[in-house]
Amino acid sequence: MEKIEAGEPGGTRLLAEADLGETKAKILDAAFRRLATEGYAALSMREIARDAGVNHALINYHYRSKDQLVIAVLDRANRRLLERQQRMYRSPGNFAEKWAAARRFYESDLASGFVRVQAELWAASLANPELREKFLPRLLAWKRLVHQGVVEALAILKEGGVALPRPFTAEVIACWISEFWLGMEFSDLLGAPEDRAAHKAALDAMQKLLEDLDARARRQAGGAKAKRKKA
Amino acid sequence: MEKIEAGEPGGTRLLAEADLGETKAKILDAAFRRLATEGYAALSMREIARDAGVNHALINYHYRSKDQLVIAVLDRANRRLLERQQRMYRSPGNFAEKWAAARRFYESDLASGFVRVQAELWAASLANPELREKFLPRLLAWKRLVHQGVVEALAILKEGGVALPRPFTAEVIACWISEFWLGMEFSDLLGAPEDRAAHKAALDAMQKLLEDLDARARRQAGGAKAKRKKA
DNA sequence: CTAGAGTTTGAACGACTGGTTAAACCGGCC
DNA sequence: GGCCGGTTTAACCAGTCGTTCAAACTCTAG
Repeated sequence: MEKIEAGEPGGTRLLAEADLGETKAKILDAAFRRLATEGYAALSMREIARDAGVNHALINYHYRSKDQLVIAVLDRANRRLLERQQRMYRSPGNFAEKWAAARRFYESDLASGFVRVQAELWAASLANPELREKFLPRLLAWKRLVHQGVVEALAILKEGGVALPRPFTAEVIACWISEFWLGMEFSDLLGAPEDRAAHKAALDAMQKLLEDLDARARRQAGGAKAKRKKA
Repeated sequence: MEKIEAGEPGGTRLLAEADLGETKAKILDAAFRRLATEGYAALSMREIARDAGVNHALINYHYRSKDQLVIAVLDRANRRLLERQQRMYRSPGNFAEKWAAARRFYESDLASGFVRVQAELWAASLANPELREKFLPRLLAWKRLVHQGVVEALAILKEGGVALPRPFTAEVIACWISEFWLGMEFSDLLGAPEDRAAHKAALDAMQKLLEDLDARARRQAGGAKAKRKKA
């Protein structure tokens, strides 16, 4: 019997992917694929096994149950998003550039089925408390990230003498943005062409807004430098 | 064999609910309830029948299959939303009042499980083309309604001499609003308390924005009247 | 009262579900 | 060689699934 991993035998390795074992990885990949194509409601262990080219009893050997397998898929998705988020956070770049980067990630995630898988996991979370318990924190962490970005943006505005009146707080604007993004994901999955076009325009508009903000930030930095020179 | 309804025997009756037959209605209600509590992935005809207090073979007699039953649930939801939309459209009231009414509907739909059912149907639509074919038009019609509201609001602003710069068109703003609302629904279903609070603040902010808009509209109307009196 | 359409019933069908088990297989170690 | 922990296999389990069907029932029109 394989030891049921508590922290992975590899220990402190950050990218736990590597010491997953070929079979476990194949199963996880296949589960992801089935989830992305057939959805959670039609998810079958035997079909996952077939897709992975593996005996279906192996799924119960490596993962303990169907639920645990789905949770493993979610865990991997969470790990992947966390890494990306950290990389993006550390990377330099102004607001407009980060927005553009987020858009590129989104396009690629949509094409790879990653967005679909997340949506299926979300749907499954509605009925499965254990899944929700893992899903929700990730969603909230992402929203906090958006909120933090908005706070920084408003700080720049304030420095320039512009202050948004109550009740338009950073929380409110961050909520608008993150829920918009979420709604866009769910809409795009249904795949109405008119929606896709509208989303592009909406994202472009936000891009423009952020470019203006970045220009203002540059002006302020330049002005501060000039002022310091003068003194 | 019951005739498979094409347009309902009652003919042009608008509220087709009445001539549904007691059994058919009980089944449909039960299906809705199971969808709202257990979700689409765990939807079972036998449990629906048990919930409806009816022999489970009757479901296949009255509706042709599980898929058709789910489609019937969606159809009824669509009918209900269409009626509400028409009633709201005809009703007078300024923007802020309409927004408040929409919020009240939303709260009630969330409590009744209607939002959950719509989300489950949405998830099912991802894998079931026939369902999507019925689901998507309703979503798009709702978005058009939002767009129309934004157009009217912007007209008031323009009359007051305020014009939003490109690229902030009515389409873009409508997209922001409708996708925000959608995202809010999906978030609320997961039920994080901090989210609910944030949504309230965000909705309140929009409320405030619309109240200001309505005040401006009243001022314009008053101004126009005064001008006419003067002449 | 009877004929017959429409409805309801219980039982059954075959397919498939997630999960288990014992036996076989494989590598390295003593 | 023999042993052994970890892995893979095929067969099997009990149960549920959606669907079908013939027989029983209900009600109304003739």
